[in-house]
Amino acid sequence: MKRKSKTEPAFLFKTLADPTRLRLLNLLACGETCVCELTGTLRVVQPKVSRHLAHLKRAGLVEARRNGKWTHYRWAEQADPLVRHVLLGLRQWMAKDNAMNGERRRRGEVCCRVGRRKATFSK
Amino acid sequence: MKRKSKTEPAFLFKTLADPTRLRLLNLLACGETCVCELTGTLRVVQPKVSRHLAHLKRAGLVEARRNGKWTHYRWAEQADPLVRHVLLGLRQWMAKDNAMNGERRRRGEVCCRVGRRKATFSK
DNA sequence: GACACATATACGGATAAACGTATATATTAC
DNA sequence: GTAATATATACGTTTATCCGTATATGTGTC
Repeated sequence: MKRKSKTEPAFLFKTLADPTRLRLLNLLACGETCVCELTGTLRVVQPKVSRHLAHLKRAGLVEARRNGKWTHYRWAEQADPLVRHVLLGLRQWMAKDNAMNGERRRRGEVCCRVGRRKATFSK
Repeated sequence: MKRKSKTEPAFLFKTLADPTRLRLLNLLACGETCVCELTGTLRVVQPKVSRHLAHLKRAGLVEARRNGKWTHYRWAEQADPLVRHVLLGLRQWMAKDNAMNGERRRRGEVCCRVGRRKATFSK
């Protein structure tokens, strides 16, 4: 009985082997973010963002929370030591990388954050 | 001028995203090893081993040394902090993983190590 | 109900990865 | 030189990944 499980490191690394997914993780590293903000900040088409978010979610790296029309994604807590270790290293690298920091700065001027009343956030 | 360089994390992770390459790194973690020993231990065809070793070498994760008919591979020293960090985590995971330890134990009964005089090692 | 908006998924095509087999290269022994 | 061995590469095929576009789903508003 062979197991090709998600706990295999190769699977983790495959998930991290895409620049767009790393950019998403970088933005999410600052806190929970909705899809439209991610899409606006990365300047890529929305289906692409959703697809990569779904991939990250399947791999257990992020979690989603629905709030009205919006879905907010965030980093998931990790139990596995290797995953924790790798993600920690990644987080530290992101904090220093120029391109990643640039994208963090660009955020927050888009979508559901601007031109809306606070009351728009339901529940 | 866009750089798709080897220093990008996505490239590192892509290299690590293959089970065979992880198995090779696992065996090499115990020290320098020749291709025939790797081939015999992993029980995969030799071209497959050579191809993956070439990939690891291109990514800068291993180095090769020729000794007579044999080529010996070993882990390369790493300058980049992220690479060092990830490989350290991987090394620790390998030291604990059952399958990886099993393969480490299986080695050493193959190829240029057995049925040969010491003198066969040239230079 | 109809409509607008946010997000997810389905589909088809392009590109890249990994594979097995065959072959080339390099080294040593004779 | 030939033969044998160790390793690397080339070739064609299969499989996986990524993409853009189109469409479906879910939610709030009227």
